[in-house]
Amino acid sequence: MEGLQKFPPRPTGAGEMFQLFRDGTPHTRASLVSETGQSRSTVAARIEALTAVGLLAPAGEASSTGGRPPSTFAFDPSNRIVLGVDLGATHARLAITDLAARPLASTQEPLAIADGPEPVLSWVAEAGADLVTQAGRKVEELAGIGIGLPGPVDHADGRPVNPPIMPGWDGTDVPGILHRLLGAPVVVDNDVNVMALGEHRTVCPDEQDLLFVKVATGIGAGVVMDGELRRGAQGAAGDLGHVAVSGAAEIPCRCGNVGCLEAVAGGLAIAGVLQDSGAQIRTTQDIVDLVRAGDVAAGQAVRQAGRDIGTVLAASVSLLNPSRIIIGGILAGAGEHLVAGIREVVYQRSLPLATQHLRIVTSRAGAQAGVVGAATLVTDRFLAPHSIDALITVKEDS
Amino acid sequence: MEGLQKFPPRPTGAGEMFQLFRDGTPHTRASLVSETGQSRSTVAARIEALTAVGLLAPAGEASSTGGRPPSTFAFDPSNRIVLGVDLGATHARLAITDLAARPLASTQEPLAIADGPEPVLSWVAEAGADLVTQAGRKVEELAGIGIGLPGPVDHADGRPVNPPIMPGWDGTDVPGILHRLLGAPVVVDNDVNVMALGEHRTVCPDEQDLLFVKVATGIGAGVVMDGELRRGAQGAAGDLGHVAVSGAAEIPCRCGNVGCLEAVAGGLAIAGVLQDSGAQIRTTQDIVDLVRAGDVAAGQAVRQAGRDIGTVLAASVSLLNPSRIIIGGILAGAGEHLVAGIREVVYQRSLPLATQHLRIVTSRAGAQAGVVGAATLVTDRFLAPHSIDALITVKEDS
DNA sequence: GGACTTATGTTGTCCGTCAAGCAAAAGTGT
DNA sequence: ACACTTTTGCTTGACGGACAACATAAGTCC
Repeated sequence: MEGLQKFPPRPTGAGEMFQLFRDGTPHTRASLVSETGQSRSTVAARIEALTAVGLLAPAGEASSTGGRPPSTFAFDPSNRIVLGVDLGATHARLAITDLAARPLASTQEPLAIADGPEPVLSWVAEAGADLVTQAGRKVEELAGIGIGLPGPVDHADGRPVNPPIMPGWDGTDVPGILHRLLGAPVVVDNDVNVMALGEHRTVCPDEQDLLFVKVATGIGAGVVMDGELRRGAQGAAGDLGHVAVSGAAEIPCRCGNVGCLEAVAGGLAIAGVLQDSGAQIRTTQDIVDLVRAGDVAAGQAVRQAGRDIGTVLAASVSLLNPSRIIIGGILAGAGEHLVAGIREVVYQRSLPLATQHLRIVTSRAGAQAGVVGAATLVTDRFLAPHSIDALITVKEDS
Repeated sequence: MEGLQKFPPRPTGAGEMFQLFRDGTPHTRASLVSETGQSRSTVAARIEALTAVGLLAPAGEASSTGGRPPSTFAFDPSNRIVLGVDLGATHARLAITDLAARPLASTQEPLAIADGPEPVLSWVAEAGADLVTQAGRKVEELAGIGIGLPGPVDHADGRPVNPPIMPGWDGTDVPGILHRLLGAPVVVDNDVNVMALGEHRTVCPDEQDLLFVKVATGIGAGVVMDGELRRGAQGAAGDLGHVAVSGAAEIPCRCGNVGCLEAVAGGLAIAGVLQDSGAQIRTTQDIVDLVRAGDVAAGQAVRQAGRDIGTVLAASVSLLNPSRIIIGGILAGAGEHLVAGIREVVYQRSLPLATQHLRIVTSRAGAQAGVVGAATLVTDRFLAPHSIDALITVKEDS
């Protein structure tokens, strides 16, 4: 970029100025003047407007540096609420969060997504409304509803596309239905994307390129590059479960192909291995419990699954060069066995340049990653510059 | 997105309005009014400003629709020129292009990049200056210089990082050196990224997610997602050459690992196979010549290489869900054998959702992709909204 | 040829932003 | 107690960008 013209920070609208507060850091009027390059009067007006709509709040006084101590302002995320929904094959998690996507109340219930869109979404709306009152808030305060579904979703219109484990959902207008039931804007995405987003924003917002891998009954990934979720042409990016694994050419997969990663290292595959050696396993969670109880065979099986996943992730590392890989999903709860197997192969199979700054870690948001990510889908839109500008304009008009 | 507030097309600066002209389509003042939502006087002022700096030019009158015929304006890319440079291990290609990255003059010479940065860049500067005059232009007209290097590059500062085949280049301030020699802004990137960009912008600018694969002595890829090049955390994204291929565990690779794609399907590997059967092969180009001459063994070897590449690309398709894969590099010139092998495996090994709209094609820009892409690096910056706004402001001040 | 339609040129007004100035508030240092 | 510094509130006039309204140019259609 040598010799390319550098541009001064361009004058920002109220919405863009607000972005400086998104990370929660407080600012003073004076600091904003130098940060945005705008005049004092303008900054004061912006702060007043943002405070009037409840997005900013006074945050006390900072210490003096030899003169009058400046009063500080900070993002006030309590003004509106968000409903985050994480739907799995057999469960539903809901959370009410503030505008910073921090949970205020949450719940979780068994729910068969195979029941079809109408009953499931009705239940979600009802449970969501209950949760809102339980958090001591009102439905009218909802800034939006974010929802993660266990299958491919066309993010642009929020409709599932050929979802394998969601019979009856293909092409359903999920946003339309939920919007009619709860009256708030609705954003839909794939559940793994949603978890990736949640983990990214809450745990490591400064990493620009990361891969979130969900390991459970199925295996999938969310791709974040240059700080944004990347969904691919049909919204199917990150579908690692059906990549071929070397040395497994004969193992059939439920997708109809053979040798898929999911058929080798997914929850069902591990369960199969352990059952052959006599253990009683019904769900993927049972595997985690066994490992946690110190079962050696289970630990070894999970570690081997990690190695198999590692071969696919090594290729992904070469392709995407992420700075972090986050392992989530139920099986990530099985201690370090899974990650150890993954690390083993990835660090062996990747080029030094790609791995020297690569960290492979387990999810920290854990079970909350889904609902938090779903809420983040909403806050990202609600707090976008043009959205805030519109909010202010409307407020002024009334 | 159902229920989310829709925003009117926000008022755009002259730079943003200009983006409507980037694809070469002419517009009338009246059409711009409806497209941008701005008033006639504003649009007229913008057009006048853009015409004054030479970025727009009158493009005659359109036919009347019942009233006064509108005068049209179109992007005039002839006002400034760009130098695009594509450096390979043993060759250099240069082209002077206009601001639409269309070549005006080009040249190509053998050049050993291993000679080190000083002699190579000096030669590039000299040859570049010659080419400028040969195109009947002046060095002062250069809007910038784009350059692709055969190795990992930190795109932000333009320095190569641990390039394996560029001894002496590690950490070299390429932009600084070239800027001093030619006085124009310099943008540097990896050669495969540059080719991907060139192919994207010239052949299929509407595809938002694509993968460009260069198959030659080495194998690499450029990743375009959501319409932009994605370079990864260290700028090493797309390094497919050293992904492990199943069933090749014993084959050693120059990178020190075993079973790498490049060691199985790269130019040297194919040459090895053919030499075992008695053919005389010195360069990767010789393989292409053999295939073109109808040599059956060579065709089979290339097709098998395609299959091996296909296994890696199948995984990439699952991960990125691109809408197009473009095969470039010297070996792409070997007719359809290579692509046939790739298609064979990719369509077999990927999920229907990811492949139903996937097209796998050979590069159309061919040998020009590199220089065109390098020039595009520059035009993308030079024609960016804020850059144009700055240009207009400077012009007005003087 | 005249009515109508569409595109373009011109002018004055409105609004947002800024710089500058002044006064007051609330600290620090001597 | 006093001078000094920094922040804030408030007002003013200047400037420029964007717009609406009016006026003109240059076609088509009957």
